Amino acid sequence: MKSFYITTAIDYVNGSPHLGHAYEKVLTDTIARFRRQMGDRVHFLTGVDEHGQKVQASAKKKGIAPQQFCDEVSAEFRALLPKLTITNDDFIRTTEERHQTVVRAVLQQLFDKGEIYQAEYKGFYSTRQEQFLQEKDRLPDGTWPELFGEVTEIVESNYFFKLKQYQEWLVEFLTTNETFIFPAYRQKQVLEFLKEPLNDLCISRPRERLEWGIPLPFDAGYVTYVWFDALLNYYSAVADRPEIWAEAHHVIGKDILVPPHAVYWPIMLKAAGISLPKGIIAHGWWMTRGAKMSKSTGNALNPLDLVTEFGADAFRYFLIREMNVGQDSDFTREQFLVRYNSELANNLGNLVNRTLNMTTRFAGGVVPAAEVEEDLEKSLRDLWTKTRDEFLPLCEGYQFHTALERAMVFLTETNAYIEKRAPWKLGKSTEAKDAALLRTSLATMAEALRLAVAIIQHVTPTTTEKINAVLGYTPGAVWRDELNWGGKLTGAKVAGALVLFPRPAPPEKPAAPAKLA
RNA sequence: GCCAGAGUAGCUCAGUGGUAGAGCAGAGGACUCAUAAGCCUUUGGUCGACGGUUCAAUCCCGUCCUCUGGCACCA
Repeated sequence: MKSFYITTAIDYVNGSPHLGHAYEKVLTDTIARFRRQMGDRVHFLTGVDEHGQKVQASAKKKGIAPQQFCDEVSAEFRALLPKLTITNDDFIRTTEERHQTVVRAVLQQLFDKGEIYQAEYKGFYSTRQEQFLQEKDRLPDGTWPELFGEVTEIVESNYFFKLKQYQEWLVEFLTTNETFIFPAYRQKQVLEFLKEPLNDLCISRPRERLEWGIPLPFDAGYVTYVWFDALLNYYSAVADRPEIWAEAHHVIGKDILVPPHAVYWPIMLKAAGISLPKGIIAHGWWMTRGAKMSKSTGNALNPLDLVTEFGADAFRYFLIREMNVGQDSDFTREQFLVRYNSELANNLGNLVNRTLNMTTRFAGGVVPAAEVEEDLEKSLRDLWTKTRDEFLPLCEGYQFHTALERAMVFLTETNAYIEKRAPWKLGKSTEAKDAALLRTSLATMAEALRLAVAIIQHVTPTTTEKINAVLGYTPGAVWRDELNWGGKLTGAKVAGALVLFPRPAPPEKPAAPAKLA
């Protein structure tokens, strides 16, 4: 059995979970579930980044210890996972000993090999903001903005990682591994970026300025600065299981692709003699009318409320159906409702209900065997074969939105098949031939439904489970064997009516506008 | 500024060297198993602008306009 290791980026605990976090979890979970179904032995890691200046400052502001602050916020992130039916196998926190041990070991090893050196940095420092400033921070007249307070030029000693000397190697690597980064145009951007010379990477902060971090193993006067701490989580979580690490894939937001994941990370691993991940998937952002969604921009809509209102599956379905992985998409309640109503409620939900009703009414609630195959049955069956054959490669290429669209086409055609067969008319006939057609039509619609929900299972796991339950069906252990058209439901006792995706109450009509004076 | 990508029906997008398609939304109809759902039919577009190549361009080339993304080292 092939291993497949997949990670999300770790979330920084200086803030609460929002749609971006939720999307990344759902996307990664969709991939993880799909790979499991395909027979891989999946290991799925997510977690939180708990060190750094901002966490230290936030804790101080609340008057609590940094660890306590991390415990509280991490719990929030952790609580998000079951709400979204995320099937992670592990959850890592960068404050955990298992992580710190690996970070120290890697740093020590690189230090011993001469990959890390100490040097001085001279720059303009803001004591109020506790950070060095850049030339671009200056106002046009050369002074510093008020928020930085007093700015002085100081010299500070730090440790640096020899990033620059691996630049050529990285270019060579990316040139020969064209599918390392998905989507492909992101990989081109990285190569563009690498046309400019790299500088070495500062990896430390003096203890006086930053306490809350992993002390450098070779100099207790410093702590590890962000990247050598955060990025290593992917490795530290499975450091003792090389067969898992060998199949690593990282799902990240496009904002942390260049330079951290596409440049620092491969070079860090190369220098440490650790094998590289198999791939990096950089997804886009959810926008609201063209603006990035985040709390700071004050978008009032909280998309996570939709999980409470419509359930995790509907939310997951929308995210995966609407977003072309890598690109940005708009998120609006209106758009969500369009997908929910037309695809989940009307197309799928209603098909479930009418199938259950007709089976109950015309066959005593037991799915009959198909007895004949005429053109109508054959073309639906052919469409299924085509749908399935296209679906799997689409998912393997992360084209989940298109894959779901194909599933919808199949459901639409199943609804059309029912209209053409019109079992309610066959039920009134006394002809033996019509009775056979009736049984065939009931068997056909049930089988089509079973197949359709099997194929979208990685996106809507709970819905698939519920529909299998009302169909009186227990799927076999091997998912791919479930995708063959056959009489698997023959004899199954179905449940009565079930409304899976109730139509939401129509929005309140806004009161007639007051007459303008 | 430089480098990518995109501009196609109201909306979201697909597509091809021979004068354009889907889904949703809109309109009409027949039906009734069903969540006022489903099915059938149907109204919408000088395919960003201007040139060029070609018998022929939305699709190839050039220029321009607009939009999006990337352009590090933030110690």
